[in-house]
Amino acid sequence: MEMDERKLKILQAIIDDYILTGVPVGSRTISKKADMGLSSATIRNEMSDLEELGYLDQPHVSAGRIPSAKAYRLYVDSLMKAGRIRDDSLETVSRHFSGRVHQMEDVIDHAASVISALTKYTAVVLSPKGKQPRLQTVQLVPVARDAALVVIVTDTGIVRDSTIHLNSEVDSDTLYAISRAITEAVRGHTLAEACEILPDMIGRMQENEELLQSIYGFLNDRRSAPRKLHVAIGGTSNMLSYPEYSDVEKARSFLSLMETRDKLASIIDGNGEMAFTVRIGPETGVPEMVDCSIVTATYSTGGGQQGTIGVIGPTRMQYSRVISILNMMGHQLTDLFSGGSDKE
Amino acid sequence: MEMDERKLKILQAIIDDYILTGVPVGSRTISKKADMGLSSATIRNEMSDLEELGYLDQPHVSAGRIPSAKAYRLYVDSLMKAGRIRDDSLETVSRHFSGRVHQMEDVIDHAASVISALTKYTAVVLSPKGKQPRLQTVQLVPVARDAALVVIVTDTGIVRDSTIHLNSEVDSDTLYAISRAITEAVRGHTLAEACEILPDMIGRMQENEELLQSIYGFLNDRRSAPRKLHVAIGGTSNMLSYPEYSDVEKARSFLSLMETRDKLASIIDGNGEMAFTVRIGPETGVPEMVDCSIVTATYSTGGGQQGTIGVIGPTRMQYSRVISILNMMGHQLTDLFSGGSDKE
DNA sequence: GTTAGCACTCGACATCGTTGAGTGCTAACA
DNA sequence: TGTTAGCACTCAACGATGTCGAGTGCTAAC
Repeated sequence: MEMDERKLKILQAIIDDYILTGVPVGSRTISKKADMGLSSATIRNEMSDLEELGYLDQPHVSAGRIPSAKAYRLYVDSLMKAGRIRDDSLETVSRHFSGRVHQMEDVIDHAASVISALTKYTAVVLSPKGKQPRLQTVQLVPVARDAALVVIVTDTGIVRDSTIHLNSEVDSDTLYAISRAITEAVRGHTLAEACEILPDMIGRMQENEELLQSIYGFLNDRRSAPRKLHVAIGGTSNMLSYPEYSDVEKARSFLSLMETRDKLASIIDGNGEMAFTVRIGPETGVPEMVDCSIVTATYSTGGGQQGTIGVIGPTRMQYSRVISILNMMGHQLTDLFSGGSDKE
Repeated sequence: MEMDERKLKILQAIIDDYILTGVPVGSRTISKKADMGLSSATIRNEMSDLEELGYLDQPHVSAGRIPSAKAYRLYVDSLMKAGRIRDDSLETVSRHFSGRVHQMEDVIDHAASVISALTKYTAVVLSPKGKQPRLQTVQLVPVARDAALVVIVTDTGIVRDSTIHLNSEVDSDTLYAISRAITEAVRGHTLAEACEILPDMIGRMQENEELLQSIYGFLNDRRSAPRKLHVAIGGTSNMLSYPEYSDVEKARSFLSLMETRDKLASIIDGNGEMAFTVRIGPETGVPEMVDCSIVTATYSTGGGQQGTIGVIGPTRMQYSRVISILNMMGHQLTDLFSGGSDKE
């Protein structure tokens, strides 16, 4: 048996309807809706074929059909009509981000809540990561008599800071001098390279060896423990609005997965370079998510790093809508991070 | 009618049982359990009295009784037996925090998940806040040709940073000189005071007026927009394990409240100075939380700031257990923030 | 003051028939 | 040969009905 034009059209009508209602769709519904002038009996025959081909499932014999993961795949790959976002919501988003709050974490948190509000699904946003950042400035700022803050500025615009303990008292000017020396030595290098370079330098310098050693130790630590991805989640409660999650136990296991940010990040974070990913049901590879789909997109920063934005929803997700929203938001974030002047 | 010793004992038994099971407790249950050798009929009479006194509610005529908010109040205030935490879980916690991760945000996130894991309820941890921090150092770090990072170190150990745009190119040494001058001028003052002082200083200095103006603008911004509290939440999914939330709609509204961090923070953040707060049901003042209770405790940092940790659970919460866990965790965090050497 | 006994209430649960949406099959039709 | 009308069949959802048991309140006896 072969897939033909008419079967495709019927399948599409079924998926569209099911995405909208979440209720198994029967032959009569399609016969009435799809404007091709076929009786329900004919539709029935076609649906039977579609089921045999693996595109439809039947919860029980006298219920309508629901699309299978295979059907969604087909839908996403070729059947789907491009979604249009309503202009006003787009505008709302722009306005939201035109404010002056530009701490990266805030932007990411914000993005997650905007996406979840627009889609009514659960949104996840990961902070950018990517190529090894190159050091631009290393500076010590006095914090207390025996402590200094190490500020590291990299070309990706990302700033890391942490205090280190000083064994002896060092005055502000000395700290600055040392900062300059280190900056001079490591500018343009990656953190890893800097860790190669520093020991030499420490050898050459006579004074303040102890201090230099602790800076070295600090950098070395940072190298092996890369900054944790910031994971923003929004709209987890949205999922409970869908009948798919009227079973509390199911909802609980979903939510508890949402709480383990590390795991969630690794699920969302497509290692691929794809602009868009759509994973449907079992394709997610996560047992807890067999009846979820995940759509992800990426955004990039001026520094050449990439972040991920994703939406998690039931398999009967409004794919086209979600994709256009993610698309739009990806552009927004890219603009914001690479365009804006006062970013972090 | 008066409350007497025996009524108290019976009430306590009822509350204990209800907290454990969540099922309305009947007279026979108490008659069997409470070792005072009374028949169910007698208990029944007493329960009837307790209901009249407002300590018990009856869902319907032929069901057992459940404690009212008033009963929990009494329980918490005087009936409750101090809870004991199992030694091993206490040890686990200590070990957890003895690691080297000492970014404040991480510690707070971590604390929330530990508390929720121990209590099986929802935990909320707010970052410390309190007295106006006093400036210690202001330093400009070059980031790009036309941008600098402003690092502000205060006596509370909290560091704020953000980039500002420079209209003209300024070299590193000049930035440092300006930093020293500003630091000199504002050290020991609050942010608000600094904003009074700076204009004078700007007037006196001839050069770099533009740059100084943007720093002033930056400080002024910060003053009016205080750093957002960091709000860590853990174990929201725990709530779904309790039959109280088997109603999905109820669960949804709870979770959606948990997602609005600002609101949540203002609920948790007891303006009072109390070490412990227990708010039961309606006492929370939040309509969505009429059948929740909130227990909060505080921790403090070396800098004299205070943070809040809280647990949200059903009104039939294991109060004593929660209180001892919060107590323990409060001490842990206080130690960590005021004792540790390499805190942020 | 306490208790045993008893009638009563009411949610929880299972059973059962009805309804209606939906299917598959067959025979007739274009 | 593809399409359609008709019909028997299936099955979840729903409401009515009955039973069970936990629990109460009351009364009378101890």
